[in-house]
Amino acid sequence: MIGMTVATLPTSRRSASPRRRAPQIIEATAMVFAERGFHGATTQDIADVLGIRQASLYYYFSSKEAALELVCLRGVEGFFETGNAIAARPESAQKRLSLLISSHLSPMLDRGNFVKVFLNERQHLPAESRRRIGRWSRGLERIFEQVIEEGVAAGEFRAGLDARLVTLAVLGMCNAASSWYLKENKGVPAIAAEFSNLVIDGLAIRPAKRRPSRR
Amino acid sequence: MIGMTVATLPTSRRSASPRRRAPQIIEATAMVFAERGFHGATTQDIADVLGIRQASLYYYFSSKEAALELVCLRGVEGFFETGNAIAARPESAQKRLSLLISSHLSPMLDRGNFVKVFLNERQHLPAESRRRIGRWSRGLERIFEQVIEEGVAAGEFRAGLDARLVTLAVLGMCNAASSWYLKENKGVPAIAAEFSNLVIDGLAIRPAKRRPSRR
DNA sequence: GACTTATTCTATAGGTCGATAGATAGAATT
DNA sequence: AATTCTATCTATCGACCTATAGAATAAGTC
Repeated sequence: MIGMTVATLPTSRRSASPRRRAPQIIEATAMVFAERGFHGATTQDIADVLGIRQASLYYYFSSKEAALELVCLRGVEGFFETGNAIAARPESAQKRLSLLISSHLSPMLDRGNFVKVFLNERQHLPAESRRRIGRWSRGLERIFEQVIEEGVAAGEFRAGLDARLVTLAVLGMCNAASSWYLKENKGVPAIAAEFSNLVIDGLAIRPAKRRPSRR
Repeated sequence: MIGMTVATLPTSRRSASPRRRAPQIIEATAMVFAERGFHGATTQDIADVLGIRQASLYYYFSSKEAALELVCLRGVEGFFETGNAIAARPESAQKRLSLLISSHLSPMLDRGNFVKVFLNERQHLPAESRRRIGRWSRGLERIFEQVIEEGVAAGEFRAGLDARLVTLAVLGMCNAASSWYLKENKGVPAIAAEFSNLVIDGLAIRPAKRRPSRR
């Protein structure tokens, strides 16, 4: 039931062009980890998806934990950098927050399994890499937090709101998408738009729609 | 590093009053599962927390999976019922949604580990109980969805919003709390208030605060 | 004080899983 | 044609983990 995306690729012992196997191995690993969780998945499961023997995997990674680290790395890469770039733009906090939400959701499309594994399984990384990856996570949180605080300072956002809690709310909302975006039939742009509207304007009807002017 | 909450309770072989051990065993189980995940946790880990032998646990549950089911059950119980009760109240959709958010967050206080295990580990339940528990989950989603749709119909909420996406957003936001509410030093009421404000009114400043009148 | 019940113990079977070692065979390179 | 590289195989070891069987022990009850 697992091998539906990657499927048993090589029928004979040698078929794929050389030097092109590593990406497939990590892709299959991400898929299996995403589906069963790190400890719930066996290296045999991964090998089954690829149609090779369990021991052959160790040509590509030195341990199961190392494989998890590879997957997690591809799950976070880019988030921090693009987030930083967006936060530094000379636009309103509203606009930047919308962009942050959108860019946070977009990797679900092409790297959904990697993101999912990062979010759910990073706790099982060996201590060292967990700390390293955790630093990036906290960095991203701080980006959101700062944009929100700037929005308050600029008079765009409600005064008195708890920027930390709002950050956790927004990230929780976005990250949850990794667990349902495959089942629900919604495009990433539609999700991003709905989430932005929710966060910026809320559900309640506005007495008079007014574009906020920065002061 | 695990036994910090429950800690090694009985120093001698016999100490607790009889017929009172089962709640402690399931509590310890929830704690260990919450910390390491179902497959990452061993029955030995649970026994260590309780200060008993690994095999002794099987006096309380017939299998590790059965233990997971016990924990998950206590993780969901009440959610659906209280949700239904709130949705049926004769109040505005705004008020009911706020109450739903609040009641969804409150179990974090006393049953945080159970909720966390339910959210993260229910996928590892045997097929039958997973389906049964999944039904309750979907029921709760429908409650949120319906209140939101009623809010739109009543003119309280923006027309054209995607009630399904908003539901997933709100639940994702609330459920994420299970992973950080211990580290962050925020009370449940404060979280509920901030989340309600965010969902109902959004972050942006309102031109004129007006209590919505139902029509 | 004998009996019952709740709880924990010892000992171990049986299975699974990660990982290592060394062999093998096409493909690419020279 | 010889050599090197990439990728996979076979075979297996040792560790760990769940679960069972049956004995032992203490507390409460009659």
